[in-house]
Amino acid sequence: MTPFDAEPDMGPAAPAMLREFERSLPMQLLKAREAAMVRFRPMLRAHGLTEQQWRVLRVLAAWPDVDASAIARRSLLLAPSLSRILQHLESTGLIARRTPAGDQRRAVFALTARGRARFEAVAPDSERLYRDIASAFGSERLAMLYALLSEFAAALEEP
Amino acid sequence: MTPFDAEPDMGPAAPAMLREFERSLPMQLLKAREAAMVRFRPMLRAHGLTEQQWRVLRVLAAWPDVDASAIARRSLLLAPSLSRILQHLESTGLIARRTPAGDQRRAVFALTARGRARFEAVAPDSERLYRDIASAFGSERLAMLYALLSEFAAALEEP
DNA sequence: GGCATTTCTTTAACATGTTAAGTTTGCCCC
DNA sequence: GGGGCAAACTTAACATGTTAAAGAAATGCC
Repeated sequence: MTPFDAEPDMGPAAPAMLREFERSLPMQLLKAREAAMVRFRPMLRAHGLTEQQWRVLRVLAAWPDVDASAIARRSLLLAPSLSRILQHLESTGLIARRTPAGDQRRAVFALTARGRARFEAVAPDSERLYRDIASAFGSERLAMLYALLSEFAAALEEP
Repeated sequence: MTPFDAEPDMGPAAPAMLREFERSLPMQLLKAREAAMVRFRPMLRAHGLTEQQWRVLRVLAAWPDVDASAIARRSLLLAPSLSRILQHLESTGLIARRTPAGDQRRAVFALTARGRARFEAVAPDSERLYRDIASAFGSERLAMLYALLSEFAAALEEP
């Protein structure tokens, strides 16, 4: 009985407050994201990765030799979480750390051969699941949703 | 330097894979949600609550005497997380636990007087922030986004 | 009535989220 | 050129996310 199952029945009550609560946008964003992620997590787990570890691998596959700040920004991970994840991925041999000459504060990372192999093993499964979602919801509506979400995030970043 | 700050510049590279990655819907859902939540978290923290604890209080304010399963479903919390949160809220005196006659497996919960007072102290601040968001993004677009998200979650729950 | 099954909740174990503080290194500027 | 400040990570501490399994109590079935 996960919290994300379909609603059986509301029972009695359901006062005016209900509408306020159920219409909460953060809740709806969470629910939508969860609806997508339940499909991805079992696949990633079968490859021995968490969702966040996969996000880091994707960043490193696209931008080799980036520093931790850039990884954090692009993977939407907070620095303390990323710090632990990078240590873990390094200890399992999927990524390599390097200290760039000229700035000893930084650490730059890149996929190892094993890391790239893992990325290439997961990517097709990930793309397949994404196509399933696009076909279940419709590519046009998906694009519309994506655009609205971008505008929403941009609109709230100003003040 | 949080990962949710505005993007300074992409640097060189940015191969074809970039578009795939940056267009990831789960990432965009996360980013949108985070854009909203950064406004709520400091306020909740000032009231001594986490985001998830506040979700539980809202459920109990709307539906008194619900069991843990119903709270989990309505607050979108997994059972193990909820179990810990309920223990915490009980220990701080905001909610009370009761075992219903007739089914000793269950636990039903309700706000205490302190819990209701806390709820009523937080609610106006929450509503104010939500109105700020609506005015920053536009009520019509907000309603459209909400509707699309609902349809998205519903479309993915079938198969 | 007894035994397997199912339901509701909790524990366990590990990974991440969140805020604050600590560490090291670069930079600035007087 | 030293003292102060900012930048880039890391640690620490506590809360939650995620999966698996355990626990106790109801239910079904023969």
